[in-house]
Amino acid sequence: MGRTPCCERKGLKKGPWGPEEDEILINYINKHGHGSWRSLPKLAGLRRCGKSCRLRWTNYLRPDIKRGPFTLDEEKLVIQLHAILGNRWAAIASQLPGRTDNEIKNLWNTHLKKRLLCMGVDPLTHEPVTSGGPTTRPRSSPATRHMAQWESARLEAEARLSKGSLFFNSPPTSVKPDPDFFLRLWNSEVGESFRKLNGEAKTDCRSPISQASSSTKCGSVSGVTVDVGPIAAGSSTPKSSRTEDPIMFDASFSSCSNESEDSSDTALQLLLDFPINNDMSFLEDVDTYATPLQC
DNA sequence: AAGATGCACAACCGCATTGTG
DNA sequence: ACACAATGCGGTTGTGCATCT
Repeated sequence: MGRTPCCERKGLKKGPWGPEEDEILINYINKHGHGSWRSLPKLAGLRRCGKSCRLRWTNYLRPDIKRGPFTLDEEKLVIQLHAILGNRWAAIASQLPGRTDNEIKNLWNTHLKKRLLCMGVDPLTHEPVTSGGPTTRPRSSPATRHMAQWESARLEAEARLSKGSLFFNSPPTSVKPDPDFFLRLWNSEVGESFRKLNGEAKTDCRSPISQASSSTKCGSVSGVTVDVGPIAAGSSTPKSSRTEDPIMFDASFSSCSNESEDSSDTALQLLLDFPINNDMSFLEDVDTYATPLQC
């Protein structure tokens, strides 16, 4: 089907935004809200396409944007979330108040990816690089090993979810895992405890859920109400309704087959236990890993 | 001092998804 | 159910600045 372009190409300005354009856009949105992005440029008197306006607003002009370098905690969070969510930058960004998907994507591509490579971890798979990789640390360093365990847990959980989706009365064609599953998990009580990298969590890394469910199998998250409402105050952009409804894992989640229980239970255990002692000290070792040249 | 190179970040492009009539 | 518009998202590119040779 012939897809109409998002805007007429003729006469529309491209490239970097000027301060006066920014001002026009800010003033207009402050007065009227963005409404329809497509009609906004015309109404505001900008020679830009709506898409460009939306991008400029969401990535740069929004008042709740946090500018400046990422903190260590933010970087840790990005890495952990990336291990869970992969390149789903918008989902990752929704967990970091004031940060945009674009910003996080850039951070990953320019800093974190290289840093992981330097420590011998494949940034795509979060597994240790086995051969030929630029490794300066022993590959068996705790951080590396844990990364691998973590990724292993992720893959196992994903596989289980694929199986599990068959039990969700899904049509046979939609065996694809719910893409927001891990985000929901992250936003759940499980994720909450998981996020507590510092403070009291250090005394006992295992989450309350983990402790409470240590004797349960596979369905340890059954009945956990997962509130996936935006945690980040800064995520002003309304996400699609897919992630806004509270999810209750019903019993069907725990109805996976017995043979998958062992591995998936291990996976879940790893999920709940990572990161033991918050072992991402490599991030703090800025002097050692700041630049690829030092690998 | 000047050109080459690398890096960081903003912006664009095109596909996917969602909403609506 | 379908077509199409609108929007969201992730990959990629362009640009300006800093550093190197």
